[in-house]
Amino acid sequence: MRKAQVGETVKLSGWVFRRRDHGHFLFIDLRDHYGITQVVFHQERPFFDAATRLRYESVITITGKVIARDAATVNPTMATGDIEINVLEITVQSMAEQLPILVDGMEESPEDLRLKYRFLDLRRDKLHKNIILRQQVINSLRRRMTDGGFMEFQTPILTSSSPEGARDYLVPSRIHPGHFYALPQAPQQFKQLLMVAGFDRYFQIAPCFRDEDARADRSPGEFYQLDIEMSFVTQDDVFEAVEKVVHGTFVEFAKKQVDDIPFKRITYADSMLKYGSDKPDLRIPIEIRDVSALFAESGFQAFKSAVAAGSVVRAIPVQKIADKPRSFFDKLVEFAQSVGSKGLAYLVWTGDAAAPVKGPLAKFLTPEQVASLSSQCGVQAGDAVFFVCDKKDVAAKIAGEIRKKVAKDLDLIDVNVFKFAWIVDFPMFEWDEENKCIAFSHNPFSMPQGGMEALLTKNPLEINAFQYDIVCNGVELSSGAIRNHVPEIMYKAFEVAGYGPEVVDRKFGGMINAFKLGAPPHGGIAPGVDRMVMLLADESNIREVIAFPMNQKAQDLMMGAPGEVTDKQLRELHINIDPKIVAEMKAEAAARAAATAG
RNA sequence: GGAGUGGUAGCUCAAUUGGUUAGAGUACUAGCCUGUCACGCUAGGGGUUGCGGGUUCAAGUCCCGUCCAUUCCGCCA
Repeated sequence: MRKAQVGETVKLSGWVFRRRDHGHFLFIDLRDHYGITQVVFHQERPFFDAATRLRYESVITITGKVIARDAATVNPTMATGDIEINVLEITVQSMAEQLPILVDGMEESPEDLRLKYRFLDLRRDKLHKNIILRQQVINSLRRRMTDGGFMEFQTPILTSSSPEGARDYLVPSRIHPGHFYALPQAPQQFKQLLMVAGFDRYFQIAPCFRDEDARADRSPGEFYQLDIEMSFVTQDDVFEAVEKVVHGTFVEFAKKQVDDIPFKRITYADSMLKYGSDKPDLRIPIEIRDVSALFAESGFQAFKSAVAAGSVVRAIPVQKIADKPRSFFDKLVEFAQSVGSKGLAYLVWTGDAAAPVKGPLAKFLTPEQVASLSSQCGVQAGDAVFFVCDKKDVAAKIAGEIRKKVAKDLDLIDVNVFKFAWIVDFPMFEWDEENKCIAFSHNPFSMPQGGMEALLTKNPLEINAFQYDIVCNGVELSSGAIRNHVPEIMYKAFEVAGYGPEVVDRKFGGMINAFKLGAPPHGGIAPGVDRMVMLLADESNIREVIAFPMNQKAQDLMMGAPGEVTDKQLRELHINIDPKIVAEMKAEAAARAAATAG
């Protein structure tokens, strides 16, 4: 609706967004998917009284004349602010009751209410725009993939449970008592089988189902991946293809500066050392250092003996914080302890020639050691360095947490950029402390670097995989790999992880058989669509870019899922629910009803 | 499963050290207002302070338990 239409008689439908009742006339801001238009009711119309009683969010259809507003009454903040509509006829399509949440909200409502009345929440401008953005991003991804020569496929939603990975969502079979389908955690095996079938460029906007607990960037139940697989490619080929799509999409929609391609590549080992994480936030201008060697020689007994026993010391240099009050440092020590550190030592560079550093550690270090720290950490007067000492992986993690915490508290994060990186060379295996054995650290289908020879000759814990992640602003966007398509290497890799060939045949029979009948080398990746949209919409919570998300406890409060089913349905599925469980469920339901009633 | 934070009117919040009848904005209802645009003005209705127990002359406030929400850890090949 614009100035060009002045004089026309138009019909407009929408929701009553705002109301301004002046007695002799009434303004209503009518909102639809496309925007807001001011409509005017005059007292002499027969429907005037009824119009004044329209509650917010009622749905009406009006017919009226488009009128140019006087210069004095133009509203420059509205796209339609030049005009208004003089209402001649009105139909009330739907009168709204009092609203549980406000649609015209600067105010945030409690999330459980927003989820229960999601259709109202989705009327709010911000969420409405997020969902539109989501659709545009998906469209753009799809177009870029198709233009890049990829074919879109559908793969089954009802499939078999896979032994590795997250918990499955199971669906009982009616025809086969005691047997279950599983919803796919990802179309992993199907896309690999499509490569074996000779389709060499696969993609799918694929729903993935994992029964795991939620996080701010992890919606429980289902999420979507831009699932990609390619045949006859190297890791670099995959990077090139994916970078083009991800970079192009981010440049198209981002309001921030996007890293140029090719994206930076960081080895897993380097990332753990410098950033204390395998999904580093590269916006933070702090790099962690290893100073174990220096403390092995120092007079600080606690660190010295720990290093002798195999621990490491990690240094976190922070610039220009010498003037922070003592409480700042105390709070950081407290934070370190809350994330599992035994303590947090630190040194502050004073700029005083006689006593260049102060802090709990100062008296244990020689001037030479202090000088060495200065150069290793790149610090000068006014800066400080924090020290964490623990076993390698623990120290890395704690140092990483402190790096993030300091950056947040000191406001060191540039919020106007998207910093991308590939994390490469993930270890193929890791030591499983709980079960005291060697286990796959990521995907068992990844090709070990060095192939069969590496598996036969190297320490398994030193073998890397052709396994990679793409990370943006500290968010893991996706993970992928060049796959292991050689049956002998597959059997060997599983053997290293403690599984005999019969396990491979039983659990992955479909795929291993396929690999015995002519399989191309192949690899792929699967960037998380929800997370990309979350970053592009500048939201810190993934539920803000999902139309109908579940809550943290994996419930759909609007639809009432999960819910009970009838005894007949259970009988058909050969499911017997333990009476004890039923009693517990009923008690819980009663408690919940009591709580809700109150 | 564990830790932190929170729960007061439909919604957003306030209520001093434990002390009068738990207040305000908004929404809702009624009335007034000829140009507003988050219109304005007047009045009214609306509360098991999440639930249960305890301490006290007195509890929204303190203590214990419990439920709910959220964030984080565990988990997420």
